[in-house]
Amino acid sequence: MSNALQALELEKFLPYRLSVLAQLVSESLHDLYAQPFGLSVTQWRVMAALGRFAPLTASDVGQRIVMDKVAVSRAVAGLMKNGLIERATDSHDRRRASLKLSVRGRAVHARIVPLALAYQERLHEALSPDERRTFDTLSDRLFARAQTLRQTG
Amino acid sequence: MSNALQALELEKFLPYRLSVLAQLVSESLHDLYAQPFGLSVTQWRVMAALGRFAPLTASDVGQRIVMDKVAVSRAVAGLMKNGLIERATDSHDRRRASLKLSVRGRAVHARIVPLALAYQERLHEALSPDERRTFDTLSDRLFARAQTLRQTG
DNA sequence: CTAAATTAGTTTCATATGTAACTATTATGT
DNA sequence: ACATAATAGTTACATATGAAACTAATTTAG
Repeated sequence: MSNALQALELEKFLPYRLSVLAQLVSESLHDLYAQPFGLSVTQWRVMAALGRFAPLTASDVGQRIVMDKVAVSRAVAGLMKNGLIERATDSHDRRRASLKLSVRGRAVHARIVPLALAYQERLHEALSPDERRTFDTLSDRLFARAQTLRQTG
Repeated sequence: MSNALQALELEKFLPYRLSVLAQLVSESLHDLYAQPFGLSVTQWRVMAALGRFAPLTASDVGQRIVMDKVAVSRAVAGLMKNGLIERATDSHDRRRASLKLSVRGRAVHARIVPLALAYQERLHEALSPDERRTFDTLSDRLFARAQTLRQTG
């Protein structure tokens, strides 16, 4: 018959754990390309999407990288200003514009990708190949579950 | 002898995956207490820390929940304004002030904790008990590795 | 004892982000 | 054909966040 408060052990609480881990990793990665290339996380993600799938419209980019259209618009504006991407209005639908990396953008992209992969590799050293696959599988399941919960309430 | 660009498959890239998952989960959880109680994520974390360990100084809180002192200061200011916590200056060191939940704060805390745990439980339904333990172990290892990489460069 | 260095916490400024309103263009219903 | 709705993207406003400067109190070195 205790009246003690039920407490939340944050360090064992999954949402908190995910948040802290993701933030640490994201900041570490950001350090690799922020100063040398003057890119924000969102800008780099847009470049990564264009590096693989260009040409894409801003909406396409948003869908690929789970980013809302305002964030994409701002990242694109910044990348245009720095000459890293090119924009061409679609002649059939002048609301749309297809985006792709510029020559300079491709050069920057080509230098960042190995840095990003190398960082991932060093991070992965904490896990065996089997464990990496397990982690990916489980995080996929958590993600799918979180999406389901979001929709159904 | 291909000259194709090396591309980054974002959806398989660990930092990106962690970021997207953590953000979805964090937003979902936030929805549970944001509107009803008018709390931000940082404010709720401070309350959770105080709910378990009070009294704590602002610095103590920051260490417990991996939050820098500016963020703690702002969360504390907001919580004070809403009467959810109480502050008492330490008489031996007047730079410090110990913080604890107020009566209202304890009531709010007592209502949010079950919501948070229930959300975690529904999320965990994606995994078996064994898998939960595995995921926790692997994410701990990743976290430790990320910290090491941060320090050593 | 006193000047310099540390520490706790706050404020400021610049930048980032989310929501909603807005512009321009295209699609739809009658 | 034309009014209405929908879509692509931008802008505006309010709030959040990070880095650095700052205040006040305490500790340390000489």
